[in-house]
Amino acid sequence: MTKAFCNPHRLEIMDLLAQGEKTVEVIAAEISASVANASQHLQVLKQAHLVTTRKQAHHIYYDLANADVFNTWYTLRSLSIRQMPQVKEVIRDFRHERDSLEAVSVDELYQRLHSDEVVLLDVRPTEEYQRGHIPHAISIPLEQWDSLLATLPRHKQIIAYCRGPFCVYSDEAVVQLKRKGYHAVRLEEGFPDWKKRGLPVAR
Amino acid sequence: MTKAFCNPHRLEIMDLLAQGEKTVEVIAAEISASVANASQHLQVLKQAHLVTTRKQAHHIYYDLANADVFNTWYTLRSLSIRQMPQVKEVIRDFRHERDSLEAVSVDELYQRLHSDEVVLLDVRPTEEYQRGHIPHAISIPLEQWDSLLATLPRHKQIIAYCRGPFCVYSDEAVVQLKRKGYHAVRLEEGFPDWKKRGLPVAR
DNA sequence: CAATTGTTCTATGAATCTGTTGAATAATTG
DNA sequence: CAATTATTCAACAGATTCATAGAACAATTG
Repeated sequence: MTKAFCNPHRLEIMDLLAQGEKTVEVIAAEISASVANASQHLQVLKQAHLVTTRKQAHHIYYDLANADVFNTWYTLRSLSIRQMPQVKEVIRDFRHERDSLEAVSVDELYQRLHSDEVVLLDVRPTEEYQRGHIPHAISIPLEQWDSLLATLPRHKQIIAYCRGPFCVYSDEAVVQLKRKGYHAVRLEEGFPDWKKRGLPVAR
Repeated sequence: MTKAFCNPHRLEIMDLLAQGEKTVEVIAAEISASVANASQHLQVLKQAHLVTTRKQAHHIYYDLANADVFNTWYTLRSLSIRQMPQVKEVIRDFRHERDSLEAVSVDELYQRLHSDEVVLLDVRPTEEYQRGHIPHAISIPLEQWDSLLATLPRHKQIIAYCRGPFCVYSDEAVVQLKRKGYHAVRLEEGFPDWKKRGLPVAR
């Protein structure tokens, strides 16, 4: 079973499926691999009982098998962040390069969630937002940034979140917002982390 | 980091180190590998920051890096037992083959620990017993079975425990005890599992 | 029922991982 | 300071894993 966890693409797939079920085609596109290749990796995960499939019309939806699998993957990811200096460095260097060093933790966000001084942005694809999001978050998917970013209130702090610590959507959002003069920061973790803590989820 | 978890020998090493630090030589013997081979695997684990080393006189002691690593390894092992039908089957078949189907859980043991009707045996090597054991347990290491098993009270139930669900020491103890007419069962899990639950540990 | 679409399979060569062997390296002990 | 001991290194061959390309398959839709 550990062998199934042993490949970068497969880890990326699990990270992705933590947002909800997806088809082979979508997964392949997200991890920048061919459909055949993505399919092969999914077969490995399936044989390790880490993912399940659901057929609907023309598509096969893959999803994490259950909450146990999610928690194990999460534990593994947390350990790598805490234990491996390299991982921390990569994240830090990437952020630094983009002038978006500041990051708010889930705890901080939870405290400020009901404050009127904060606007919370969900910058994941619409579909993932609809499947569940942090309460009061506004959905601003990638494709609509240009039109929607301008509509945000100037005087409030903006917090952007996305899939998790390894996802760059919110980093990119923060960079763009800062360029336009907003006071923006990213949420250090992502939606799955929020959900895992048992914090309220809106739909 | 997940690659370090990816090899049967290395998993066995982590299972072993969960009992406490050990030298390369001892580890090699326990996993039935050459010293050079064991050393190589330990290097992999070390580079993944999963184990640490301590030098003392002629020996180098390897140990799990910290409680986080232990917990992650434990989570991974638990998932495999719950998720993979093969793992459960192997355990069940092995026990069945040896007429030692019965097994007591940590919870059951905890409740019965103070009862006068139960004798608790730690069948791990003496050294591991000394490093920490379940309260009231008697140390009966492999080498001393022949002489010590006969000294046990006939009318009490005997519970044997060892390193964990994949360790066969307690299975063998149960078989031998049953042969001699005792009412013996094994603890389903092992000492690390007991410790992880935060239950009291004696020294 | 034929066409289309989405997914899986098969074969291939390149890359990586493993265990073995024997030598090299430390560091302690006599 | 030489001998011994414990551990690591280096080089090799065999096994496994990987991505690619193209064919095969299954199931829905027109």
